[in-house]
Amino acid sequence: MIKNVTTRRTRAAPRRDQLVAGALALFVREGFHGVGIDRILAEAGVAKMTLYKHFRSKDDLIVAALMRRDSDYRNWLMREVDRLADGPDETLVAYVDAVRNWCRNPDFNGCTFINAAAEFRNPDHPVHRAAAEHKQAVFIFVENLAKGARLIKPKRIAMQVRLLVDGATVMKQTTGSEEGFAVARDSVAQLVAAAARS
Amino acid sequence: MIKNVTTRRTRAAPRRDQLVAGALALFVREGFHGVGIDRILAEAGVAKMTLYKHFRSKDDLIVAALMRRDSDYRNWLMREVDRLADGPDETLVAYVDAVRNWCRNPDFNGCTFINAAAEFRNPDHPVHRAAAEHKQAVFIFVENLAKGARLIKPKRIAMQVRLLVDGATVMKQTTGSEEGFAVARDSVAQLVAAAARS
DNA sequence: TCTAAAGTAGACAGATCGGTATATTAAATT
DNA sequence: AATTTAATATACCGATCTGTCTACTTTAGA
Repeated sequence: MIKNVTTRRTRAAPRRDQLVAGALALFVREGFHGVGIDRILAEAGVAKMTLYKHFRSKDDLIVAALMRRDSDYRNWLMREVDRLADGPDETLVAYVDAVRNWCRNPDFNGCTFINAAAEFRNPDHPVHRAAAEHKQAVFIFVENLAKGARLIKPKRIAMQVRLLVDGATVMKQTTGSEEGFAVARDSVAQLVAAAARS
Repeated sequence: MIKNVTTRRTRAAPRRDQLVAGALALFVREGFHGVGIDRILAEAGVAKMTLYKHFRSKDDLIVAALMRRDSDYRNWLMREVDRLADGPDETLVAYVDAVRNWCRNPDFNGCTFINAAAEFRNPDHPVHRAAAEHKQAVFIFVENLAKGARLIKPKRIAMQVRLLVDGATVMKQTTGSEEGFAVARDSVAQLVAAAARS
């Protein structure tokens, strides 16, 4: 492996990142219970003991993978909304468009966090909690978009938008149809157009 | 075990029903991969060979359990909407209310079919397909409610209602919050009130 | 009452699961 | 160059997984 000054890190552990990245890719594709530790190790090209030196258990690794997913996704989302919207009035529709494009990816496998909550149903389980925290963070992001557009009742608008988008995501995952996103986009545009502004 | 004339059936296989019912209860509670065959057999009080005489594999049993769930749920839903709505104009709101009450059940564990699609991500898998068929059937049910209310663009209204309800269901499952249902209910009521009629 | 079907119990197979122990090698620090 | 740290390969553990096989018992119908 070529040592590169720009990618060298002083305090971080590169193997750990490898592990999390490889695990995340597999979890997204095939689920959390559906992929075993040995497959993760093969995917990441890392020894088993390295895993258990960085994580206490597979569940810990899953939580780390979800935290990375949350970070990657929300950063991508912020940039994408910024890119697609021409001004603060268009950000909510841009949000729907961003997620719609995201779901059009051929290797889309549903919202990873909805899937995580489905596989780990106990609300007290760390994995389930990580999923809940992600959903909450996305909600706040959307709420801030509504506030940025100076809509009154931004929380309510944000909730409507989130429900429509998650509903469309679930429809896309279960039935494969993208009609949900078309309707969600129109509905959000109407909501924004009809909403009073401060 | 007491033999009861009223529960005796001539052509059906009672053990099979026992099996499906017990398996379904466990699947709903703890997921499909999360519960093994031995636990199902213990729950249903049935021998292992009986299972494999009625089903070729665990996946087959899962599909049978989902079909039963689909039937039970949609029958319950029809009766409940009928019970809650005073007329055809109120059926869509009654639908939201019915699902809201359903989700308030303390042992609510998310939509079983969303969970199934999450655990079996391959769209060609029989379990995933069963989930897709259920979602489609529910959509048609809601679409017929919209038609019964003589709303124009019933398909579009039905889609909006379905997105809101599935979104609220997901929010309830992941974060535990019921705010989604409150907003969904209001939104559906507004949609119906604002919609033109034929 | 006799027979054929259905169900039971339990052992067993082969695979995979998450996780641990050990002994060796590579890499980084001083 | 010496030492300490990190990562490696590999064998292994007990548990659990789905599914099969056999031998015995119950049940139902003619």
